[in-house]
Amino acid sequence: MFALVDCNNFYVSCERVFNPGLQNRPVVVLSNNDGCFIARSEEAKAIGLAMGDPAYKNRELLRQHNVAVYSANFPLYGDMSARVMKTLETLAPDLEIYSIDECFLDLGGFGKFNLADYAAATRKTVHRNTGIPVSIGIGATKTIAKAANRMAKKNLSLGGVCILSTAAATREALGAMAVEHIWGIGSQYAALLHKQHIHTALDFADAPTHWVQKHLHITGARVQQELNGHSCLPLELVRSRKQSICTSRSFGSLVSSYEEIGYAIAHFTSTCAFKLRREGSRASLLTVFLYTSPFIEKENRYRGTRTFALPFPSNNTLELQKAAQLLLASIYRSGYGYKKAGVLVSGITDEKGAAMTTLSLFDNDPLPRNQKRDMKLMETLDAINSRFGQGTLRTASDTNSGWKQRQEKLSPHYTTRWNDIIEIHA
DNA sequence: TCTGGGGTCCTAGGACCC
DNA sequence: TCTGGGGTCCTAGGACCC
Repeated sequence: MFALVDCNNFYVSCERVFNPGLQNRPVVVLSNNDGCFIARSEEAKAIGLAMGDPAYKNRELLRQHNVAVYSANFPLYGDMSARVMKTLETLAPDLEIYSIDECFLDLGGFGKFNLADYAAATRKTVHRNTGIPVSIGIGATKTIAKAANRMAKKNLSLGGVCILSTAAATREALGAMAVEHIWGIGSQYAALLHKQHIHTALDFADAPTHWVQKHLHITGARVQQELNGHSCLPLELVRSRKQSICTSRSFGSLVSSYEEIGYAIAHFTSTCAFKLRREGSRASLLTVFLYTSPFIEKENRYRGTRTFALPFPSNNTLELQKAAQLLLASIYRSGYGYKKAGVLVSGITDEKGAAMTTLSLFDNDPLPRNQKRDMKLMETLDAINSRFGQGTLRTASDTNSGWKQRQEKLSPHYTTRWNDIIEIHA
């Protein structure tokens, strides 16, 4: 058996922990740039504020219902997530942190325990330790646990816990669930399935396997197997090395100048390099991209993207920034107002393995010596920024001057920034 | 009349997840 | 005026290798 523990309206719940006045009030959290709704309290959902909808289209509703609006505060949510996961680690032998607000638990050895008591105790402990309310779904596979979790959230009489312990109970639950709510079935597949008169999760579980395999491919076939109680998705106990790392932002207002975009690209590159070092990884491919808004007329749109293969895998900020500026120069077109840019690193290898890379026959640089020196430099950079804050020490090109984002309703960094805490008490 | 078999790498795009 | 950010896996086609 697997359990899925999912934090309720997670970002909203984080804001409520530090601001109890937000209880029983509609609350929303906005995406970066204060763009779209990415979390909504139950009260906000009831008003009709939809996930992913832009805030500016809902200005009147927000005002009418006196909705509390927050800019995304990811340092706060990340820290609260770590606290929830730390608590769960004390309650289950094996777990997989699936996302910032979800965690799968392996209940394989829980045969003699009463799962309902265990789940209720888990909810209580997480809430006591962190202030975050969670829902728990339990089933024979991860996909069934996901479905159970959805039921626990939708059906208030269940008290936040839903356990599908038998095949009969599972089939009954799946019969009441629309096919588009299955984990792994998105809007495109849902439309295809409805056309085939497959409307419920149970219809999908019972659909001909060869048809599913043909139209939804191997991933869809696995989902079907999982719904029928055959576990295909094991718990991933060790987090695997990321295969790509992306840093990108939309700009608060349009940016046209090459210089300004260069600053942004330098900043994104330095963030990517930092993330690589934090993971103990190096990248061999670097991609830079630059977009105009997708919401303007087609004739005025431009999307530039280009990839560079580095001579050696690298996580060095200076090396990556040099390559990124070359790429930017080749994709930048003057005369456009750019809305978004980003940097993506891929072709990722282990830092230690990469250090043993075959040397180039043509490169005059004595690589091993420079690499040692550069690694020391990056270590020092990270140590200073870790102590005094990210961005304290940076390259001159990384100035973050004109492309700032909008963040007008930001709550304090209650758990990660001393100055914010001092200000609250002042 | 008749024209193999087995690979890799790269790019692009489509689907999904949170 | 205003529309997020960061990932994964899979498929398919083209170019290339022997």
